[in-house]
Amino acid sequence: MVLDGYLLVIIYQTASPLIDDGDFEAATDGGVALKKGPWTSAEDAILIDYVKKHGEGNWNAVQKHSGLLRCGKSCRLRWANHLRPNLKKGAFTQEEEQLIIELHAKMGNKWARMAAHLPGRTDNEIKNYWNTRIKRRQRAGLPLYPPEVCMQALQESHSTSAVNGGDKGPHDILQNDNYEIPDVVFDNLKANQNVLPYVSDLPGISASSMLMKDLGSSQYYSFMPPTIYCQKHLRGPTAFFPDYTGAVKGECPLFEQFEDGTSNCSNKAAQSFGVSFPIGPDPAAKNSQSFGVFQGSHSLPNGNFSASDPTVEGVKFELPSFQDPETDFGNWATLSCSPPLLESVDAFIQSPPPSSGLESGSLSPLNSGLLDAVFHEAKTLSSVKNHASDKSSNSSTPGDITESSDFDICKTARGKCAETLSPMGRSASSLFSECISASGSSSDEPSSAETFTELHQKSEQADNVFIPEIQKEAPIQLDSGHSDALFASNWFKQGSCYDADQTLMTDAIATLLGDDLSSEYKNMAAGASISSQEWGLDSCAWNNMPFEMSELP
DNA sequence: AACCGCCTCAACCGCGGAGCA
DNA sequence: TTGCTCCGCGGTTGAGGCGGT
Repeated sequence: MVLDGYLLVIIYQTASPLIDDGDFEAATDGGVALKKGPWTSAEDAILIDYVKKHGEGNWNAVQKHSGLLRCGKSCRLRWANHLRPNLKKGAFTQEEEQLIIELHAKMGNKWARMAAHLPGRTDNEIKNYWNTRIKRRQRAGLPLYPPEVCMQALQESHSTSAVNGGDKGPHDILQNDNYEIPDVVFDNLKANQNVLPYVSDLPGISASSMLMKDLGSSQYYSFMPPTIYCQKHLRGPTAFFPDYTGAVKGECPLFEQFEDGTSNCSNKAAQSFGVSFPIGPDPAAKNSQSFGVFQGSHSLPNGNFSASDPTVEGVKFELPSFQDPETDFGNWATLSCSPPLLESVDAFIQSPPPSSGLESGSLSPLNSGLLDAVFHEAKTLSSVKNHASDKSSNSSTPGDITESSDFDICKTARGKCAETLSPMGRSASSLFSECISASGSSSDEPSSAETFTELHQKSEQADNVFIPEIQKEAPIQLDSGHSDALFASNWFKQGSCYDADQTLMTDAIATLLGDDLSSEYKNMAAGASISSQEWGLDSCAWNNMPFEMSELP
């Protein structure tokens, strides 16, 4: 029997499929030139034969024992993806697609684990499918996840927020050494559900972040670095933002967060759904409010900010760009305390800034996202420009837009770092500009005038998996083309403090815009009577601004 | 028919974890 | 503890196919 295998080797080697039609790697393995490129049927036969005889594993021995001029990795890959029995070929079924979506929402880019839930499918298949799907949907400006999922999650998030009433804010978390994670049960994972019933239960998947991704595929936010570290570092009372480069590893799937560095319990839970895993010992902390500010902060990688998310115009959004020295985000990472904007944006949406004892001057826009960053910078500029000392006193009053008690734990945590750092380590306006630029460069993006409903209709056409319930659930018109608008929209809608400090903000923005535009902006703001409600309901006045955001100084 | 752009798929690469000496 | 090897995973790339112009 052994002869068969070697006979094959002899035959194939003489017949040349192993050496003739392939590109040989310059590098050799033990002096043997290894072939690269597509596998031939002859090579397949050898590999199959070898595995039949010796079983899987020990792939590096394949080349030695069978004469197959392939490295062990290549053999393993070939076997796993093409040769092993029970592989299911062909297109994914609707059930499989749905399951992939759900699994991805839950796991992020954990293809291998997802594959474990899809018998006969390989991680590579799933990965390819997902990446293709993302590209397709993003190109079409469609949501990554079904709108129902996002809206339901958003609604549930809001209701949760309302119920909890902010009694237990982030400060509680700050003061608590034990970062509690609510029970998450995945028993009810059903392949054919149109929504993800567990979404609201997932601390790693925030409604708002999903919504953001949902809306216009949020090119705006895509450029932002993932925020997994936030949750990761929550475990330690002193390590909220210790080291980005170390913390960000490109893994933000919900469970990954729990897995990394935590209990075996969570680890097992992550690998086996249907397991309820109270991670923290304190049941009282198992309320979503405890996660309030974090709900979005680490959710993005869960598909919302998937590592597989396509890039926008050459900007690497996918994974922690911290590793990309060419991007400014890498610089962010090197700034010891530079927080990702995204989490803050999300936190903003989830938990509009109520009030706190934080001085506006010390408040770092690092924490609160683009708009906040702009406001911060604008305020600074405005303050300098006008020498208005009373601004600071105003800003220290409760309700000030720039103040926050429980809306952003990160702010508190980062306080000391923020003091010495320029907000975000770069100009907020430049961020804005960049952001808009990136988004605007996408010709495939829906126009800003496009409503979310329209988008959804597109979604229907492009992806029949999704059911158009959004119109009933989301009477609010959301500008999918401008996630910043969405951001602002939600922010205001959720009772932010715009009204409380409208003048200040107007001045701030006007300052940011410069003399040429400030008057125009002010007129617009005044003339249009931009109340918080209107801003919220009308997709925010960003869209109505008589200038391109990229024109911001 | 030629070109172009997009999509799909297979395969490679780099990294990191596990196991072991 | 360190270094090595093996293995698996996730990201990326490139070839080929397909459809539109």
